[in-house]
Amino acid sequence: MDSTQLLKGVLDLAVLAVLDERDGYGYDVVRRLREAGLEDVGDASVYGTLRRLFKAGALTSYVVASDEGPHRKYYGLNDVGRDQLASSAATWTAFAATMADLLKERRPS
Amino acid sequence: MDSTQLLKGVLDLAVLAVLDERDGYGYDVVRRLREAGLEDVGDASVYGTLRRLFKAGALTSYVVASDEGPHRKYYGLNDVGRDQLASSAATWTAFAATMADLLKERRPS
DNA sequence: GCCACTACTGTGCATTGCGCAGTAGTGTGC
DNA sequence: GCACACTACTGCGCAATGCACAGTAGTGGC
Repeated sequence: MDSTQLLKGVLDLAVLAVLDERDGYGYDVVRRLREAGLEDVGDASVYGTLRRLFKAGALTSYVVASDEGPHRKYYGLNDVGRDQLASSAATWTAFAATMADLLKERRPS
Repeated sequence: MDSTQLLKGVLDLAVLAVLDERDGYGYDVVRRLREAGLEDVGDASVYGTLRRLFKAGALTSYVVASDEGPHRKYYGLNDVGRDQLASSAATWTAFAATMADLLKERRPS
């Protein structure tokens, strides 16, 4: 299965979860997601997701200068974002449980 | 979170799992998925998925007449389908574990 | 100066789930 | 016999979203 399709609808959740730990800028979020196990996540997907979440009012944003490269656009959760994280996490957990149920019923191969 | 996006890439797996239990026709698969907890799954999505999987060579197909309505197009797994089910299930399980990990690290709200 | 690494933006595409309309067979009630 | 409901499948077009790719820029090493 192409694991990119699995991310559909879940990348938002993953990004929110990472930002809930601590604020981060795009490049940093990409690295943290990859370290967490989402190795195939594309950078453009993360930047796109951040922009989308920000536009939706779930994130705050501030720019910080950097010693080792261009400026960094940091993002952090606001109340809307935390709400979205909580409800998305609940939805995901329920969905994953349903899928686990479906899978465990199959005949042993 | 819109649970329709969560299905992306997973509906194939869910359909394969259901068909692994026992052969089924479109309408029947829709009902079984809904009973399993995927209540919002659209019928057109399932029919589309069945056609796609069949076209990809993962399913067998045979038509059976019915007493209570139109004919039924039954689908069943072949070896390719069982392989795909096994590998997709493994991918999904790993992915779900990664997500669970990501979520459990967040601060308590 | 050239290259590598960091960091972000924009464009266009592919996949896939869904709404909706349409076709068709069977049985029920009037 | 006709309208209607339920079963069952097909086709069309749309929307969401992840990604590849190209482009812009800053910093530092050689």
